[in-house]
Amino acid sequence: MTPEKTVARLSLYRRFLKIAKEDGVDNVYSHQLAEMVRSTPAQVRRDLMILGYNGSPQKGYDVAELIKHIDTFFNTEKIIDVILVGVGNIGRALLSYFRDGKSHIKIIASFDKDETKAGRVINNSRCYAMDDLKNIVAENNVKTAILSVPATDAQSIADILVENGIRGILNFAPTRLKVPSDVFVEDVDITMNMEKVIYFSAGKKK
Amino acid sequence: MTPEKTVARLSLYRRFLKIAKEDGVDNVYSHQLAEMVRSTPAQVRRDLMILGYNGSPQKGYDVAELIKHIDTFFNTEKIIDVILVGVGNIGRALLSYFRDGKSHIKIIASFDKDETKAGRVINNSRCYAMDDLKNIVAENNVKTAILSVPATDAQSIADILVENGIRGILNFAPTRLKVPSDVFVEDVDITMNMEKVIYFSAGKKK
DNA sequence: TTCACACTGTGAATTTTGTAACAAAATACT
DNA sequence: AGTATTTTGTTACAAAATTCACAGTGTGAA
Ligand SMILES: NC(=O)c1ccc[n+]([C@@H]2O[C@H](COP(=O)([O-])OP(=O)(O)OC[C@H]3O[C@@H](n4cnc5c(N)ncnc54)[C@H](O)[C@@H]3O)[C@@H](O)[C@H]2O)c1
Ligand SMILES: NC(=O)c1ccc[n+]([C@@H]2O[C@H](COP(=O)([O-])OP(=O)(O)OC[C@H]3O[C@@H](n4cnc5c(N)ncnc54)[C@H](O)[C@@H]3O)[C@@H](O)[C@H]2O)c1
Repeated sequence: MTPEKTVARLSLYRRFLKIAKEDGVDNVYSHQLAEMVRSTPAQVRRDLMILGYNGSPQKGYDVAELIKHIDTFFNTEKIIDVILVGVGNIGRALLSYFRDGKSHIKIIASFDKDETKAGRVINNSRCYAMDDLKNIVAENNVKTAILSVPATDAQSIADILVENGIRGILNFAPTRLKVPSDVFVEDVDITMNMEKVIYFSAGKKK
Repeated sequence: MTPEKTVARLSLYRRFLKIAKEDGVDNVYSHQLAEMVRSTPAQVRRDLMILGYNGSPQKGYDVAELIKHIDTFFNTEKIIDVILVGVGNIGRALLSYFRDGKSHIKIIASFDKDETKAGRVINNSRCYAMDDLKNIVAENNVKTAILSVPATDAQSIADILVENGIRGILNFAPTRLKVPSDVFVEDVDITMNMEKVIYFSAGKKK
């Protein structure tokens, strides 16, 4: 399987390739792409190897073609439907973030235990009661969820998600979820990120 | 210098140690800590080595003592002052997130170019006009910033931050900032995180 | 037609990260 | 006291990720 790091970088490459394409750039060299994402040419070429798409020594990589290959790799020619559970501060921010149609990721429904939220449309996405989760996930064959409930509730909600067929979770709660090995969890841990910044910027230890 | 991964894990260990302490746990073994953070005992012991604090073979690690050593490592016995630029959707969520005094990270001021926000107190943190940034950063000797402005403005604001003595930036904009080598940038790239989830959960490729 | 050039793709070398193994230490039991 | 047990700290080993370095290639200038 492709290493996580490579997958992450491929996602980055594509973002910058799309910007370049908008700007009318037709082809890029590995060193240009490296410059864009603050990496190295060797790293870029190594990563692109796994796409099975070859650039040419003369023209570098065809931007449109490369984007297409990354799309294929991610299997995102089609829109990916996602649900979000926990329409609080961060949940609402995320709804707004993914609202712009630019992305191929679409939050088709959100859920909250707060009955006053359920039924309302928040940031273009209808908020449902937790009881509706089962049906909506099943009907839309949703496989991916964003989890933004308080840490105390994260595990129990994760259990419900898994039970209903969710296979991938983007988790914002500062907890380490326990899930079956065939479910992928990606933690977004902002406190940890912040502490890294503080550590590495203080004194800038070598 | 301590590897990034280790620093990240030390932050995690501390979080769970604090929870354990709250629960009245006095000492932990490496395998218990590993269980909490979903890691391995060997990894835990290896990480803790760099703290220069030794557990005992019989009692494992003293929870309070270990927390203290991690605090020392992070140099966070004292409160760390941080500023935030860009009081939009995600900015407000972050203000709320760090608002609870539990953390040793404190957002002492936020900034926005929007004049209607400047002057108001949002989530316990006063929002200032950009013009005030220079003085507030200098007066409080702030070294760390959270950047949550639109991608189009991120680089120019980063330049201002660096100019005013900021040495570490937690960046939420989907851009790769160009900063001097003695400034540390940590990117929080949610689209990328989401794409990782989608990739690794789809079909669960091996 | 040949040459010089600038770049790719990829094995090999290097560096980084994680895992396993085990001697040494502390306790409890006999 | 001596022995069995448990867990640590550290070293040795393995795996993964990154970087190096260079042969191979199409292009255009001479
Ligand atoms: N706010 C941030 O910037 C931020 C940053 C990083 C991580 N987080 C984490 O994200 C999570 C949410 O943070 P927040 O600031 O949005 O909190 P919040 O309190 O504003 O929102 C939580 C939401 O989840 C809902 N909820 C609670 N229990 C639920 C349950 N069992 N089922 C369904 N919905 C439930 C609540 O009704 C509320 O709407 C927390 O775990 C927090 O630690 C937040
Ligand atoms: N909303 C999310 O959940 C989310 C998630 C990930 C990343 N992001 C990124 O975070 C950034 C902010 O997102 P958002 O959703 O909060 O956007 P937003 O538009 O709600 O907020 C942006 C804020 O920045 C302020 N601002 C704009 N230009 C500025 C400048 N030059 N100087 C000072 N302040 C300025 C605006 O007045 C506004 O208050 C964006 O780069 C976005 O891509 C957002």
